[in-house]
Amino acid sequence: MSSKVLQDIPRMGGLDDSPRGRVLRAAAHLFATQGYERTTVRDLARMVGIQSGSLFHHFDSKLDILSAVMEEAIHYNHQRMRQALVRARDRQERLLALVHSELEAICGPSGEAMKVLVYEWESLPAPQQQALLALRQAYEQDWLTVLQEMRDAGELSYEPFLWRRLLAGAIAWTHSWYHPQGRLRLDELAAMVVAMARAGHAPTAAGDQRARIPG
Amino acid sequence: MSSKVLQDIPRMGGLDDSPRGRVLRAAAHLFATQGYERTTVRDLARMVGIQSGSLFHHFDSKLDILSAVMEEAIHYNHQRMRQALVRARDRQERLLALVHSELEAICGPSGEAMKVLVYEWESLPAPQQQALLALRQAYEQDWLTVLQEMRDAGELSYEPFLWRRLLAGAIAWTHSWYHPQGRLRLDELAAMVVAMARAGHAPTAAGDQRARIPG
Amino acid sequence: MSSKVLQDIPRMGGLDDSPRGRVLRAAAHLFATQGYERTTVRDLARMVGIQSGSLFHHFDSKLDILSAVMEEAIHYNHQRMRQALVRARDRQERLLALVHSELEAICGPSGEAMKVLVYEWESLPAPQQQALLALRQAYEQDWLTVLQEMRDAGELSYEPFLWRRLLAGAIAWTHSWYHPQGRLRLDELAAMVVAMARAGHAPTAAGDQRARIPG
Amino acid sequence: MSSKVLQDIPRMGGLDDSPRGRVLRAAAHLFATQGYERTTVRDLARMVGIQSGSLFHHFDSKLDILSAVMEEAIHYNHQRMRQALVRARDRQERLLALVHSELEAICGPSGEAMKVLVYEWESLPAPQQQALLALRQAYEQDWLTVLQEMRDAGELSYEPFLWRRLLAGAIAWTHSWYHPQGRLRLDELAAMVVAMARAGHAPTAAGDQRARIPG
DNA sequence: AATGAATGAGCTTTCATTCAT
DNA sequence: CATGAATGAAAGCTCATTCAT
Repeated sequence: MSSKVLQDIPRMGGLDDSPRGRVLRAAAHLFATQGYERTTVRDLARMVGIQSGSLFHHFDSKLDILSAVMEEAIHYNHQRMRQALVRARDRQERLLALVHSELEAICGPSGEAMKVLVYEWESLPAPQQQALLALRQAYEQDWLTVLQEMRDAGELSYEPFLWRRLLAGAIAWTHSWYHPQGRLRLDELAAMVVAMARAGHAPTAAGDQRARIPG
Repeated sequence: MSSKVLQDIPRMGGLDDSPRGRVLRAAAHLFATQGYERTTVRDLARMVGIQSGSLFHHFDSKLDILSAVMEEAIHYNHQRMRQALVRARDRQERLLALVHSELEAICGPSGEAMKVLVYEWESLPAPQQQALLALRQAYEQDWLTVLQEMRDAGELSYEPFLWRRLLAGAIAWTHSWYHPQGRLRLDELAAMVVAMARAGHAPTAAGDQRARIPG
Repeated sequence: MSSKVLQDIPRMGGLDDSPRGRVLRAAAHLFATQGYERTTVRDLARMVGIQSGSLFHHFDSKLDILSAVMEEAIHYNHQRMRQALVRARDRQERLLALVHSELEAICGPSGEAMKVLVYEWESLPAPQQQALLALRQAYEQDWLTVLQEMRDAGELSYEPFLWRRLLAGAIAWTHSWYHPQGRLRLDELAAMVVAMARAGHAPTAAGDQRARIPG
Repeated sequence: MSSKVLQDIPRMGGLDDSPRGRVLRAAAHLFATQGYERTTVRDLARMVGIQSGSLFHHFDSKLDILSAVMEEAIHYNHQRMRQALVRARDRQERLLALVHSELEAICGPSGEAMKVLVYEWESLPAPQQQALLALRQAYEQDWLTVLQEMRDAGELSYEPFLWRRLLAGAIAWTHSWYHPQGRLRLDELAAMVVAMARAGHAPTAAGDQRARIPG
């Protein structure tokens, strides 16, 4: 189906040229472009350059591969986000660090793995979901901490949790339209999202409108 | 698997109790909760209360059912959005109308069909995608018109197309966390999104930060 | 592998020409001659004259087919044995009825199914074993009743349960050497087994030998 | 699956602690409890404490291991039987020696290997069967010699070959119900079988019954 | 229209065996 | 001798679709 070869796939940090790393890179690509269910283990093996039976020396099952792709995506990007956070010197920089890290996660080399994380979440059986949820929540906690700082400083009138969900959607959705090689640079995109994030301090105007919802 | 019965599924307007309507409602529910690939035509037939072979008297193929679910979702919600738009009297009300309509599309009775539209888009072969794209673009055009009005009025410094994409993501993502029976009312959520939408008039501050992206 | 066709396989009573009956007859033959594990569902389907996928309209799994073969074997033969028992007028005739019925079960048309019952018992998962064990025990009870009668009449000095096990082995083993078309008639064979069965009244001689076991 | 370790498996004489002996002991146990087909070479290697690839330094194939288990079973038990035979001083003692030896073969340390010999015989391809058949026939000849002596002495009215088959079945079947630690001692069991064996001198009574087979 | 048995291609997974190290 | 990654054929099973009734 896809005629892409493994060499062309962006190499998310941490995935080396070991068989395991090669499988995970190919899986992220195929699961993201064709979906988990429509990707056969033969597709995957062909892209890696091995026989389908050999996949099962490295992973217990196809689901195990999916789970590993997701775990790598979270680990890698949480680590990168933390590094960016510690470099930031004030609230404003921390917000930008979060936004920029997450955009890079989605639009950069780990983008396909992140798409898999979002789109194939329900392909995972509940037990594996639980294991990954712990990692996802640790990641989200770093966001909530910064938004809570903003709230404490009077820069955010809404619940940090709710505000984060809206921002998460805006950022996640970029996978469907943002092209790294296009005219819009990633830092410009980050600036737009930061502008959105900083718009949470005017609840009164919104409140006024409540009475006027048409329909 | 799912013990839900067809009666419990919210009835998106336009889908009557004809066999066709019953199939589409069941399909929206099953495709949204289990995914298109993991839903078998037997699952679908069982929920409708017929035999699997009988589905093919109403639809040519399983893909045809998917396509119809998506088309209904777009049609129904575009129609509702237009009705809200004509009731709105000024720019501000039109923006609210768009936001509120789209939130209702995603969090209301058509929510499952909308989730299918987003999550199973790549399950559609290119030809059917093309047919639906025309409908989606007509829908998007109404958004772009209002955002362009804002831009013309100096209320938006960014490209309407880009700004719309960010808002679309924020709104679409609500399917994963907003509960209609929760404490947050839909009009309050709409107010938050409108606040985001109106934050596009301050590019300078964001521009300042460009030089300071960490990493 | 086997070039036998379904028509050549003896038709155990109760298995008609329905798809289910045809599958069970073919399965009894293949499982008995090749073993359960070495028989593929494709082998089975080929002998029945259908596609392998079609097997699964009639049975949930290959194990389900094995289980059904065994259950038919027990049911059919228990029924035949009961009919023979009620025709018998005294103890001696009852013993002969049991022996002759069981020999017919093993050397007659149900012989292959009986061989499967013995040889593939451990292929069944414990839950299905339990279900069949209830049937087997009802069958064994009829044997024990007659042997207990003999014991009460002073014709058997050993525990009926133990004596039955020895006789069961002698009878079951005939599947490996008795040929219905050979010189030995089944009633002659039955007479030999009955002679064995009636040899249980001389424990003293055996007791004498106990002290003289060599080695 | 099985948590038994190699040390717990009874050590049939002749199988030392060489790699070959260890493999054969583990194989007898696994083939007897799980069946040949359901036992993987990995199962076997794990129990022996080596890697699966290493098995093939000692045996050409999995079938070769099966064949060796069977050959050891016959050799070992034929040898033991011969030793018991030479110690026996008359016809009656020789019969007891045969019965007792065979019961020990089946209920003693070589029991699992004997079960494999019976239950997995059809797993062997014809050529290997032929090789083993020569050994089995030599073993059987010793039985037939003693039974022929009995016949010559007027103690057996039936064909020795047929009588032996019935006795063989009674003895072989003990593997399924006799527990060495139970209340029944092996010499008591042997006495019961000898009683059966000596019941072959009264064909007239059995002959009388021939006319009365019900059904 | 509705049925439901049948199809047959295709799926994930298993596993004895090989072989470079 | 031992390892263990790799092979590749074959296994049981699934499922959208067809079609005679």
